[in-house]
Amino acid sequence: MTTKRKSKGAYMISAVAEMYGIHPQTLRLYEREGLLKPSRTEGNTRLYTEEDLERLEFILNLARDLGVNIAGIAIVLQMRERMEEMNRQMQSFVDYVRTEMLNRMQRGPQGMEVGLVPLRRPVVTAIPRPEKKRS
Amino acid sequence: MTTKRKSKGAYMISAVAEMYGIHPQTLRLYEREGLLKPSRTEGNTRLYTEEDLERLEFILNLARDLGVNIAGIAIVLQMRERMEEMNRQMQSFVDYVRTEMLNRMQRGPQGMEVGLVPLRRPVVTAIPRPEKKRS
DNA sequence: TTGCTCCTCACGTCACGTGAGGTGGC
DNA sequence: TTGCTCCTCACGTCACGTGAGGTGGC
Repeated sequence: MTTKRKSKGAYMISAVAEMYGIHPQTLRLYEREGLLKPSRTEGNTRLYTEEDLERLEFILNLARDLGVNIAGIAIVLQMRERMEEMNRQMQSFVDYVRTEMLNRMQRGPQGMEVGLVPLRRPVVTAIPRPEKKRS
Repeated sequence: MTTKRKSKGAYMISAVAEMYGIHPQTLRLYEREGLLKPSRTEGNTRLYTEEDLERLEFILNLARDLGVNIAGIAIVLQMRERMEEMNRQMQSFVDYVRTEMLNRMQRGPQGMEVGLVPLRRPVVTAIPRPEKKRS
């Protein structure tokens, strides 16, 4: 019996195909279209990590359940990353304000003498007007 | 000559089709699929406002230039609204912190006695895991 | 050798866009 | 009447998913 799983959390293509009920060719198609980028063994065999599988689940959710085509999935994936980045910025800004306030309250009155504004203001990420580019 | 434009910024379907070089049927298709919701005259004729046109341009950018299908455009449109909402929240939070700081600095030391934390913390919008729903 | 992997080519199906055809109201 | 509108039905094209066929390495 051939091992379909290499080291921890790295699957070969047939194992992944079976897990998600899809054709191995579909996985190759998604990679060719730039949706997935599994690593490779030295022998050029694809290896899907847990991270790849999480991304694949997201892709299948869009493709199978919602009927989004590959071009659409590519856009949605990049919007998702943008939103995650926005969330990180939002979070770090909240954290910054909170700790800065605590510090100033502890220092007492003279804490106010140093200007708080301008704060390290988060970059407001623009709504993606996707670049013109035909596949 | 029939007027193709009703009042300020409201266009009939053929005018819109001509402006953007698309078939009137395509506009009806987009409406049937829920991407556009132009208002109607009493006689049931579609009227496209400037707002509808802005939305249409976004749709055409996705459909024609990027090859995204209708299901994908629907998702992208709703993600766009979500991101705009996040931006609004981010902005109002920044504004809140700034004005609150200015107020406290003006009031002097006793301004610090009222707790700043918890701040009106912005809701961190979740990444859209689109609901399962086949068109 | 077996059972996987890689790749390319080709086909069936379906969504999208467009056209035709017939209706009705300003 | 003319020129628009509304609608439904149908067709051509293309993308997506899948299958076949032939190769190579563990």
